[in-house]
Amino acid sequence: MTRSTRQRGVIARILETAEGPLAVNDIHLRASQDLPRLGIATVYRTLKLLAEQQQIHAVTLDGETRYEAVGKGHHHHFSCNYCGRVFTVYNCPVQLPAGTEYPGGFVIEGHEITLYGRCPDCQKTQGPS
Amino acid sequence: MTRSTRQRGVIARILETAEGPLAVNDIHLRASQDLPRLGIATVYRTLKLLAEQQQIHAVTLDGETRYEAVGKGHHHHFSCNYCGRVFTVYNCPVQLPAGTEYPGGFVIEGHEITLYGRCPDCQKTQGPS
DNA sequence: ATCCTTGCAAAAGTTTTGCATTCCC
DNA sequence: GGGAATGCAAAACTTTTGCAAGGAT
Repeated sequence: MTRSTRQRGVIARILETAEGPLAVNDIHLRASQDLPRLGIATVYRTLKLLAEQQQIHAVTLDGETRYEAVGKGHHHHFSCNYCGRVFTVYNCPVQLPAGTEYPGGFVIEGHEITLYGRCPDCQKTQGPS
Repeated sequence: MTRSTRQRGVIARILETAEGPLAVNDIHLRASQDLPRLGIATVYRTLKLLAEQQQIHAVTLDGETRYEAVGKGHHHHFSCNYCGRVFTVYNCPVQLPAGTEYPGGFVIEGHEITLYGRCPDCQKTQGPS
């Protein structure tokens, strides 16, 4: 830690406690409650810095860049088709160790999965689509 | 088909014959070989139109929006960590029928998988990283 | 006092829109 | 000739950068 790290801490904590990756606007909105004068440029700069430090990383989902804290272990994302929120889920439905060779000669080093569907909240509040 | 559909046809064919989803710049570049005066606005307009007609759809991958033809059946994407190209692959490593309930109460309606690794070309041309 | 960080505003990049012209029928 | 599609340029947005002001030591 170099020095004054107020916004860095606020933003890092927001991402650590979020239910899933957050969009920049959302981060700005949430952080503004603690830091009312916070500018969007600082949000971008802080996110870039945290990403370089490997504390967070970007995921692109449904055309939007979102950020999440690292250190959550292997996980995937669930995007609710009804409310648009994205959640982190820990069950992994595949067995694809690095080195696995896929038909066609593609050698696998990693994978990302996004699940789509209805989140628990939207099951309570809405009937079937 | 309403009428003059030159660029529409060119762009649709590019996407149908591509090895995977293409970025807008790439589509513009490829289409320009047939249509030298083609403007980027027309590319965006055409992509939007084709997407509304359900002939193509957008996928976001590694922070970039790409487009692919529909009608390729269930498939996933392989993104090469070495050359950056994205390929369509047809093996699906999961069994997740719609209605499956994930731990936490997430009801699944669909899924998207992106595999990362080394593509066949990059295995020929480069040694291990 | 000095160095680093911030907010603001301008700039750069990407996607969309307005409009006059061109293209087809 | 008339309606639709196109290219260009401007407008909207999103993200980055420059810079003067503010904060911390």
